[in-house]
Amino acid sequence: MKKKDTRILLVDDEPDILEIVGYNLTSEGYQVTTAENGLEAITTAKKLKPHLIILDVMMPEMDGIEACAKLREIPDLAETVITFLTARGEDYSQLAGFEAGADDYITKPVKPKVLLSKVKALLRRFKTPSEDSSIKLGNLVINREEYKVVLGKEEISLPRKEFELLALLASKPGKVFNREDILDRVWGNEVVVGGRTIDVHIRKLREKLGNSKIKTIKGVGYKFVV
Amino acid sequence: MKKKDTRILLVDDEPDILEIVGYNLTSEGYQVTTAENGLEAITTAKKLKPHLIILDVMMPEMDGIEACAKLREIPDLAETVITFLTARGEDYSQLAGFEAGADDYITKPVKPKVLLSKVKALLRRFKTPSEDSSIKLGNLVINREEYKVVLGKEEISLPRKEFELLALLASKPGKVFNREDILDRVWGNEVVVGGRTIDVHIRKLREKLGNSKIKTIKGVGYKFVV
DNA sequence: ACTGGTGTTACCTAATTGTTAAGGATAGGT
DNA sequence: ACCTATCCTTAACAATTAGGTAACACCAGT
Repeated sequence: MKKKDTRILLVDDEPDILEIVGYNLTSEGYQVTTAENGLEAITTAKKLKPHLIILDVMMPEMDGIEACAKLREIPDLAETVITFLTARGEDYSQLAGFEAGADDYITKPVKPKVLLSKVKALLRRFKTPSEDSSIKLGNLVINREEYKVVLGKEEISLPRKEFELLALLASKPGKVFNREDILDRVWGNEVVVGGRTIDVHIRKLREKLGNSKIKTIKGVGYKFVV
Repeated sequence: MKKKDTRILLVDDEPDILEIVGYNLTSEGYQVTTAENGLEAITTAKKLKPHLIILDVMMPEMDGIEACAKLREIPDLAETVITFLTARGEDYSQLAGFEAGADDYITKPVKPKVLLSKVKALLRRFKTPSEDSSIKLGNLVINREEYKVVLGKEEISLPRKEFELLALLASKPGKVFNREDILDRVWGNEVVVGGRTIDVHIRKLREKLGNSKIKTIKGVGYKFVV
């Protein structure tokens, strides 16, 4: 999942913390929503269905532990990762936290680097482990997890861009992808490359897969055919 | 054996830990006895003859390592499973622990779910005479319990990091692990090491295993191949 | 034949990975 | 407490490869 599609709910009663942590996460590209106490956190979480909730332990209204327990009872949030913010020294709040269903904790004061790497790690660790990542199309098998392509009985190893390009086209056989789409999704929407770049990669793919697999629709784009 | 007939001795100097871990185990149906230091643990163990001993590493009077060594000398406890509680990060306490005769270790902070499943696994594993948790891949056998690797008929001893790295890659042969993942899972997600560190370890592994086992996917990561 | 879009080729550069050696850190033994 | 062997990490440099570009050829429709 891309960062910009990752929703994080940040809960703390200190505006300062909200701002600084929120800033860090936002500037990394995450979608950050904030709440100032446990109650607010719960109502917001129900609507937002965040992927990650960062929860301060010490809060008025409803503390983090209690909020966590309640959050864990919401079916929609079963997949959500919850982590606490605890001041160093509140040692055993950690234990109580895990008891309440938290997945990790972060100690204050928060160092941006640690925070970000922890957030990244959490999101990755708890990401759904079982995505069947292989696509089968006729005599062609594309396996993203192993980063390999099998054509008939032959195993073909593709460089990164070629692999991504093929994976994109093959993700919806028959559909025509225009150049803009392709650039967005393989190169990323900030990269600017010359006009012939896609063609070159298409050519390399055809060279390796045989040139019946990818068809050009002039003036429109390319499509994968079976 | 039924749970209610399974005796667990829990040793830690922190009453909080005793209480929370004890609570978890008790409510699962185990018979839990507690002790607050190594000396007490030994005298209690002699009488109780527990099936499992959970031992904190850091304790006054007699630390976990020492206590473990002494416990191992008691004939009546030959069948007893001993596991350590260690804070994450006390890296080598693990090794020292195994040296002293421990069967496993659990890292603090303890998540109830992890604890229970680990306890269950330990009791199961050691009841039936040592079914090992080793991975076999072609002519390569990786045995985490004994921390050793056998290639063909030759036994190879790998240092810690190399072993962990190999174990990770081999845990899902074919799957490509990117550098970030590897760093997270072998080095821990807060450790920062230079950019060439992984390569160097990969190189050492290739040197020892032959360089057909580990394949580089440039721009993506490494994978183990059979 | 002209034109706009696409195919092809060879080459260049930047990014990534491989290699080696050296120094600090650690564990284990004496 | 000291010594030694081993392990981990780093730094500097080499090797490799992917990705991009430019220049030009091609091809269909007008």
